[in-house]
Amino acid sequence: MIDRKELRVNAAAMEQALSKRGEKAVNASSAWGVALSLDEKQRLLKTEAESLQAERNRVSKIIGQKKATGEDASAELHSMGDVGKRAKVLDAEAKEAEAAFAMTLLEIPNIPHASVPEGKDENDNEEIRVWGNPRHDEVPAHWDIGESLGIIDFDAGTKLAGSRFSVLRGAGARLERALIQFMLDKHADVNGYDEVWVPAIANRKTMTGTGQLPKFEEDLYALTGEDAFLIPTAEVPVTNLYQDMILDASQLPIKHCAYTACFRREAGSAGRDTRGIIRQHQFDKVELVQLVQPENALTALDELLSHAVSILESLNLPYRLVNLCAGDLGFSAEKTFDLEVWLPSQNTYREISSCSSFGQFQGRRAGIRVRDDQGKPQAVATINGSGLAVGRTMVAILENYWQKDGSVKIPEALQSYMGGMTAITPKVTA
RNA sequence: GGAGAGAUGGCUGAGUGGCUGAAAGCGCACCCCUGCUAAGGGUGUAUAGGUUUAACCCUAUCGAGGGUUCGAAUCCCUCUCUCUCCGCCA
Repeated sequence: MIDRKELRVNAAAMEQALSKRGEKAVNASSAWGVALSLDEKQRLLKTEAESLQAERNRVSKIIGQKKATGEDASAELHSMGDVGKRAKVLDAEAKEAEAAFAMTLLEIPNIPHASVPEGKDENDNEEIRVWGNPRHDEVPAHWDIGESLGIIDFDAGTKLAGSRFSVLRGAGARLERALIQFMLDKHADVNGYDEVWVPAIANRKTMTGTGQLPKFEEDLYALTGEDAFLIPTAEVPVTNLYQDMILDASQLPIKHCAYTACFRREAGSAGRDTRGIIRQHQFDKVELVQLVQPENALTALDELLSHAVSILESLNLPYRLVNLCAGDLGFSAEKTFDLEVWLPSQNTYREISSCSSFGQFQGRRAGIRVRDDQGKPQAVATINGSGLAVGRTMVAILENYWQKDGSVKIPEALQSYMGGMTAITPKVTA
């Protein structure tokens, strides 16, 4: 959520910065476009309502005093007439206007940071570096590797739940678990994160705190009979751990890592990545979350990014680092780096981690604050990123570690997590 | 699932219609006192919004939402959550 005071005091500069996301972010029908007038209206009504309330309170106080001393208060009582009623009506109007304004505010995307490159879509993203030695020989797609090794069962997933679900078997299931464990250990023991385990269901308020709601409800799985949803990322519960709290400066930075399953309806991606496990309705992810002082946001983003990178490098997976342009930036992010892993079967890099700074955007929405030097509360900055998406990491391992004999080597760093296994080989059918 | 009790500031905890944004204690901050320490004394200590150069001031908030009333932390209704007992259960 953008700062409502900024909106009023600095509208022109804000609009300029916001327009980096594209004209549609600031045109007349955009949330931004209507916010200014709604704010004006809201404040006007509020001022009016408050002055009537003040009058009501003043006279009521006198009545109370007179009654206490046994004086006659009928003049005051009479003069009040329907003031109380009118005050309530005005207050209701003011509240309605405030709610409309607040709702609009919630639909305005974050303002891109000045360091975010200009651009319309993913084609304008800025490649920062590439790492590793991508292989360019013929490699089967991970779904073929997975099926021939008998470790990914797509039919079973479809039967049980529908399209975009799968079942992992044997070494595949073990590899999923090994990856989770490996990533968590690294982040908790080496990178300095406090591990947390959180619910996979979040209520509406929590979903609003991190920005999934109100705008993206159709991307979420909603529970029947409850105002709650399956989480699309651990970012939601982990960040909201501090919802409506005023933190002491000495508590920062707060760094958490968490493993959760993630659930996404993929409403807007029909037809994309329909084969394989790149885009599933349910997937595992180890997430990194930091809460920091606003002035430290970008430094923290660099640090968190290096932690995600450390997983890729210790698995020796070739990747490239991309700085997202303004047009490709997510709703809540002020700046995002994507890590893309090399997939030889597709001869391209595919996103495996997205590391973002949200500035104070989520802090304002979720009511997470920290006291500044003067002791005044201000919204914290939040940073998060995947470290990493587990399913996609498995895809990358299957393809990058695939051997001509059809087997897949286990990366050295994972072998101890796989009970000493050094390769997954096709099952010998009797 | 059944029965009952409860939700007040950073914490504990008073408060059943009026001067209570809220007693008291604890904690915290600053000051005083005191060879040091300990003990003691004093002052201050919620959040958001509006107005303002600032102070003052005004409004809202005692789990959430609605209602009664000139006036609600206090009365009524609905919801959420917590606790206790019983039942069930991985």
